[in-house]
Amino acid sequence: MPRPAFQLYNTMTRAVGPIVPLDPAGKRVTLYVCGPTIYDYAHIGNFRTYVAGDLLRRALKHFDYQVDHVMQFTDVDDKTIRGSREKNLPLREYTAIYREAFLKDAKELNIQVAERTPNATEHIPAMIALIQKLVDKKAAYVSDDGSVYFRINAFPKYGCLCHLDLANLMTGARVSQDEYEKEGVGDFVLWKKWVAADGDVGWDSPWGKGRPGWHIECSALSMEHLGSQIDIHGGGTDLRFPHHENEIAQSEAATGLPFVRHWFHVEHLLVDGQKMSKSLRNMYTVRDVLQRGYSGRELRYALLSGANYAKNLNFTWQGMDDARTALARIDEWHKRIKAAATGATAADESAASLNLFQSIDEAIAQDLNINDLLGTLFTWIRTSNKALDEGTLTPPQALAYLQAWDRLDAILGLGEVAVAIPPEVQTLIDERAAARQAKNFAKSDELRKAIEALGWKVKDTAKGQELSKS
RNA sequence: GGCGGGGUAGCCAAGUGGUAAGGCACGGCUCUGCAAAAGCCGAAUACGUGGGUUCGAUUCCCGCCCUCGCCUCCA
Repeated sequence: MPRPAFQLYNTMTRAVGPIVPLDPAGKRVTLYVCGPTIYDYAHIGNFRTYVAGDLLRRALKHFDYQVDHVMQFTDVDDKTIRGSREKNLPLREYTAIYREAFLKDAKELNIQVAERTPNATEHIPAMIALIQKLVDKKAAYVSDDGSVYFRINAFPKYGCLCHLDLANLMTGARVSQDEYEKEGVGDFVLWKKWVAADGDVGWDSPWGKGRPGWHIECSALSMEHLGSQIDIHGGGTDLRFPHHENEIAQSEAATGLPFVRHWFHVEHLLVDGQKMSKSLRNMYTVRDVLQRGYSGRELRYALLSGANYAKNLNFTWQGMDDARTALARIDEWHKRIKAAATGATAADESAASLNLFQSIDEAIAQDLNINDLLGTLFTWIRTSNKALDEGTLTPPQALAYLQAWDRLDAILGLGEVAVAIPPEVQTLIDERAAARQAKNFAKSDELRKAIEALGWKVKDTAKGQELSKS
């Protein structure tokens, strides 16, 4: 039976459609996801986007694509400059702190880091070259203040991604009143002229000392690393406008080629039904979540399963508890099925024909339908647990489930992380085993308490004691 | 004003032109020195609303209500 084609919603066309790679061999897929501005710790809303991007990346690999994935770090902008000045650190040192923090948090969430994660400031010459090209083509102009702007009138398709009718924009909404140096209100900055507040941050350019605008970064980095055209470009939904719209304009005005084939946007995370904001005190970082005693994989599960990537996801602590319980159920099953598969040399074909693999393919091929996938998983769990209870599951059948799980988890990224048992806990466990052997239950209970005090939970099963981190 | 996303049991959430996955919570049972956990089973009179099309609509069409976004800082 042929595998289904991987289909993904495309914001540009507003339809779910297959990924058709530019690669003539149809193997390599180029993926660019707009990365964070590293001026502070990223919050869980940011990470929802990156977890979704990771899901996409893993799904592509599941369908045997060779993924070439780039994510930039924005390490120069108003906020990074302000932060570094406040902390009295050179910009590079200041942003390095948050770059590392991001990577650490991403690891906590089992996010596969992109093949390349350039910092924007490592590619200033590419940005200058791109801007020069736009100036040469009269798609950009130098304003009276010495900054360079993109002229959106030079790009008739402007608004195509967001389906905006420029004549219909809400008048006066958030258009700054004082930007009279621009020809049109929609024109956006490509190169920002140095000002005193920038301190020692600045690069020489044909238009004098300054720094790149935000939008040009992604175009320049995408083109430099992946070529003039790419397959998939993604990010948070808020980037659709103006960021991605501007990327299209400046990229296509420069190259004359369609910039991106498939646009992938991730909806926002809400907390307790509300937008995250500092004033509501509901803005959590990954660290905050870990500090509350949850694990990265519990957060990953909550971010993946809370809603399809294209819908708002409401983060709650109740949701984290639900995630914890559901994950524990998966873990229990995994242990059981693994034990049951011991000794099997080959998976049972008839068990495999329960369409285990096919149901994985079908769910994920349909616009990353993660909840359908989880529904399938929990149905396997119930079915195989029942067979285990009844003693009717053979080792080769168990192996079939185990193999299906491995394949599934390559997408979910939820595999249990083995935790080393500290020696002092191991000592108590050994003592307890002896006490239990001697039917000294008073001592056994005492030792259980001692183990709990060290942060571990012990439970008694038919096969002896089982430890888990509490 | 323009454009778009939602409204499915107590909570979260898939999905389909033929009366609806899954998770959490809940109840029963099994297991168990106790505890905890786990497993199995179960219940739920769940598709915002008014029309229309249809043999049949939660699903398609029209209207309405509610809700959340975006419309030049933002994942």
